[in-house]
Amino acid sequence: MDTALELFAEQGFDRTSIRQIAAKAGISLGLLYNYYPSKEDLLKEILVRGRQDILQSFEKPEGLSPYQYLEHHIRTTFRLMEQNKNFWRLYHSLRMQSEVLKALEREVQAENHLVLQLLSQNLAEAGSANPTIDAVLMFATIDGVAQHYLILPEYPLQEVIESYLIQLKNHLAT
Amino acid sequence: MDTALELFAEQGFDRTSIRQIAAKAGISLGLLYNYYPSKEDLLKEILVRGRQDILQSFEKPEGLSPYQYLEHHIRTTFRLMEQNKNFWRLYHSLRMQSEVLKALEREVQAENHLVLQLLSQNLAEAGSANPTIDAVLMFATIDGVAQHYLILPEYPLQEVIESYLIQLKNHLAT
Amino acid sequence: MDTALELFAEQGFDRTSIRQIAAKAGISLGLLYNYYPSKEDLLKEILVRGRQDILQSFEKPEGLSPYQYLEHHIRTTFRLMEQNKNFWRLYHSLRMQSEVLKALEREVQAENHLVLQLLSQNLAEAGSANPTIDAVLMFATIDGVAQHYLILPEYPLQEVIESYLIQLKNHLAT
Amino acid sequence: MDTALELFAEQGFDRTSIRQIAAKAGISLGLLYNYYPSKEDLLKEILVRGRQDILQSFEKPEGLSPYQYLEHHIRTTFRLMEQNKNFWRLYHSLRMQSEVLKALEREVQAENHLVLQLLSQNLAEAGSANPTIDAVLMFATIDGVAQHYLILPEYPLQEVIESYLIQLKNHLAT
DNA sequence: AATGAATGAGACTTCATTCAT
DNA sequence: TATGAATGAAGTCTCATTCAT
Repeated sequence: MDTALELFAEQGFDRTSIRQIAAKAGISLGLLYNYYPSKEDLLKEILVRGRQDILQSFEKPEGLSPYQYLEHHIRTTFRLMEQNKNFWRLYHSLRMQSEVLKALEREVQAENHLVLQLLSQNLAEAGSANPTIDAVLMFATIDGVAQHYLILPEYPLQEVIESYLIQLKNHLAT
Repeated sequence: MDTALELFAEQGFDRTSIRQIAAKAGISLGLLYNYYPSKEDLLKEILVRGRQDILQSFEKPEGLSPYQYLEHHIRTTFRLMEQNKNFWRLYHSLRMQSEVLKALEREVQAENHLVLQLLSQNLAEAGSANPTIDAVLMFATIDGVAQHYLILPEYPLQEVIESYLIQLKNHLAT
Repeated sequence: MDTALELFAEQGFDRTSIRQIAAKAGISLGLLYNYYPSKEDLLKEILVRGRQDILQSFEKPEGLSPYQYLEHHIRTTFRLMEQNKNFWRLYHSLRMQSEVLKALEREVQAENHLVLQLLSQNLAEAGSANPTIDAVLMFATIDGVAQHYLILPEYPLQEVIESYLIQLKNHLAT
Repeated sequence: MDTALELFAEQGFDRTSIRQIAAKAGISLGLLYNYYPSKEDLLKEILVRGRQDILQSFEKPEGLSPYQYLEHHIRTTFRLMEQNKNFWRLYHSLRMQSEVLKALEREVQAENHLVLQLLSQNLAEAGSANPTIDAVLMFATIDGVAQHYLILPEYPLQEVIESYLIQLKNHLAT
């Protein structure tokens, strides 16, 4: 499964053959099929497992101000992503092709909705004049930074995060 | 070529067969090969053609202040994207799979570099304290919004843009 | 037609496309088909034309002794072959594949029969103890030398011919 | 592999489809590709295997006179050829098309060189006045007889061989 | 007489999947 | 649990041939 994730992330789902996965994992084709009934199922399990991280980024430690919670969410998101880069690479590569991801469409939508709600609520509490749109924008910013970080070598992730947090704080203070 | 773009954007490059393209375009399989020597060449031509738009978003009308130029760039970028949604969907879907896009790697890198330069220079002139990182962040934000716009139905693009421009103006004013 | 012969000889009949022939001949595909109804027909006409040479090698000048006639035949055969190497290369490349040559099978057999008759008769007159088998052997020798000459660069054709004629004379003198 | 040889020999390499081979061999198309990575590889393996026989024809039993060794070589050559007619048919059909055989070009050249050396050396020892050219001629004769034998039905191979050996002995005695 | 765009059958090859062992 | 030989559908691409102009 880890091997599969690695190959899917590097080469893309369609360009990776089951045979390649089995070979790299050091097991036989047949054994792979004992574990996963099909290539799509394998993908699905990878996706399901990978997305469990997301829930973690929602956890709210006690005693945080709205802004602090937003900061916490952002930092957590990127920390988890750093630990699982290949998964996120795969996820982003599948995102545009509705068909492959369709199996998880509902979950993805639910999670997106949850993220937006979380963001907008905290933005509202933190004083945003237009929390809904601000949340949408914030989500997009996080996503955009994430994607650039995953694609580009030597991306100055930490600095970008810090810079963004400063902007955010200023924005909310206005 | 338009048909191919449409199908590639919807289903992904690998999941779209040459036969499908020919059928949808209403021509025969063989004729397609009269125009494009291979499937990869077809993709390449689509990409080359599509990316020509980018240059437009760099044009600088006379007499704009730095901030106005940034605003102009952002608005132009999204306007062009709205006119060519399928291309950008395709582009983003290929982005994570280095191999397919490798043919254009150099051009892409050059363009990215140019965008960053353009942004950072204008940010500097507009008063940003940290124009390099601000540019990286801005680029990511634009990209993130673009991607959400391309994926999600009924995305409030205009409102997000306006909101972002306001934030930007505030940030620069600080 | 000359272009086709050249390409067929170099690359083989099956590995040469009609398009290639038309391109190299500087005419259009359609025009080629105005002249020859199909690729096989083109081949057939090439073969028919090329084999007309053979008849020349049968001509018997007046006043030659049997040995002299054999010598004349051999020299004529190789002289004609030198003038038409590509044809003979093509011919030999098709020889093993019964299907392609089937159209001319009858003519080929007739000619072979004629050659053998000519050789055996003159060998008999020249004193051969076993003219039939000697003719078969002689035919094979001529063919073998021809083929090596056509394949190998810098083949010492003249010396081989002279050497063979000496052997032949000795053989008949025994 | 035997099936492929048979079909290649009968119809030619280019006119034989992989599907046909698989069907005749009673296996599936895919399985063929488990054994041989491509059609050309299949051909190559056939050629390599087939040409191993040649080495046998070089073996020199003890205590043979130069003439006897030549006789032995000729008889061995034809005996091996009778056991492997299809291979030799295939080989001769490919001979004129340099491209296909290019993979083995070096080996073929080396073998030809070896044969010529062997022949000329023994011819010299057996008293030939011009062993180099005699060897070239002898090689061509063997090849010519071989080819006629492979092409023509009911070829009187044994008688031709005997007749040739007699001529050879006479020639050397002169 | 001349063109070349158009066609579609068929070639080689890959690959997810099955199943006897 | 583990193997990998076996299958055949489907993919990309080539090519002889046709036909409107």
